[in-house]
Amino acid sequence: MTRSLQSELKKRHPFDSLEQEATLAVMRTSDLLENRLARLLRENGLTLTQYNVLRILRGEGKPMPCLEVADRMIQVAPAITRVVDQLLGMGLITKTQSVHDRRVFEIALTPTASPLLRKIDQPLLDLHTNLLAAATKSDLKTLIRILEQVRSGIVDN
Amino acid sequence: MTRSLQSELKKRHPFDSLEQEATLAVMRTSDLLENRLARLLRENGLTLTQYNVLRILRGEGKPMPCLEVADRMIQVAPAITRVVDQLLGMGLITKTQSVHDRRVFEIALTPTASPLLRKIDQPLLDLHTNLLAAATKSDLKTLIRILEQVRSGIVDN
DNA sequence: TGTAAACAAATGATGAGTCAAGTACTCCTT
DNA sequence: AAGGAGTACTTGACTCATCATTTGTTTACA
Repeated sequence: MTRSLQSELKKRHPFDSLEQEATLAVMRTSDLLENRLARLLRENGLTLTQYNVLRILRGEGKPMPCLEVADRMIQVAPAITRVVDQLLGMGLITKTQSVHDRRVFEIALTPTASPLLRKIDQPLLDLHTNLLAAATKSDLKTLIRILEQVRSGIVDN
Repeated sequence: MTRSLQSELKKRHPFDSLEQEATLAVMRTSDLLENRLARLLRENGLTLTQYNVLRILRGEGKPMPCLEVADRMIQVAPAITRVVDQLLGMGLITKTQSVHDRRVFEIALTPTASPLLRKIDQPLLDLHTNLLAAATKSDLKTLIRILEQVRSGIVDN
């Protein structure tokens, strides 16, 4: 409330806690990485979200329910519906109603999608390598381990 | 092109490279963290971006040009203009044209902003602590170091 | 001096994500 | 065998971020 308290809060060290500094570091780095990836994908007519759906479908290798795809991304349901619509319009996926549960719609890659994905594979791999070139392999493993630990410690909803 | 090549690309290991795995880990973790922070801030009538501008201004302690604020975030210029407009509308900042360079508009916190920021400080600090509670202090330091190294290795634009 | 390049910020159009509500379907209960 | 709860999406309205372009203003240099 008072001016003295206000200036007291102004610290030489820019962060109030190690946790805050780490959070901001993760978010800043992520933004930077996302921008670069998005740029490369845009040159191939895809958004990051669209590509992620395709990547997940390829990884799975068989048709998947929409919401299961959403789960593997951070995406919420309505977003997936729209991405699926876009990819359908591009002819990159098919959507079929499941016979076992007619609430479920399964999506799968079309033959058109495969060459597109393969065309992107190498440049994307190169980009990934370049973006993280400043870190050693061992650091990357450490990074992955710590982040995994962090995520597992965050209870959902 | 052929079906055999396609299935050849399907690996048991879900990631093509350590770098890709690390990138995705950073992005997923960031999304998770952002969601939580955004939720807390929304309860206080702020978006993450708006709060970041206020935080940077408080950290600086004196008026700053818009673009300098943008630089400290990842934000691109047009985004800042709009956030500044929003914060102006809320009465949380002032904007004055610099007398030295009339292209420049400097923004600064109003007295209204300080109590709001202080009100948020403690819950936010607690949230940061909770979100990263699964990692040890030493891991957090390592995390910060590696991410900093990664960011410094990414040439801008 | 005058004119072009560079710069800070604003603007308009577009697109992606989020929330709230709605539809269609399944499963569970009694 | 209803009735109700829950699930898998869908849709519409809205907000926020981004791109491309434009408006002032300053600097550089010819």
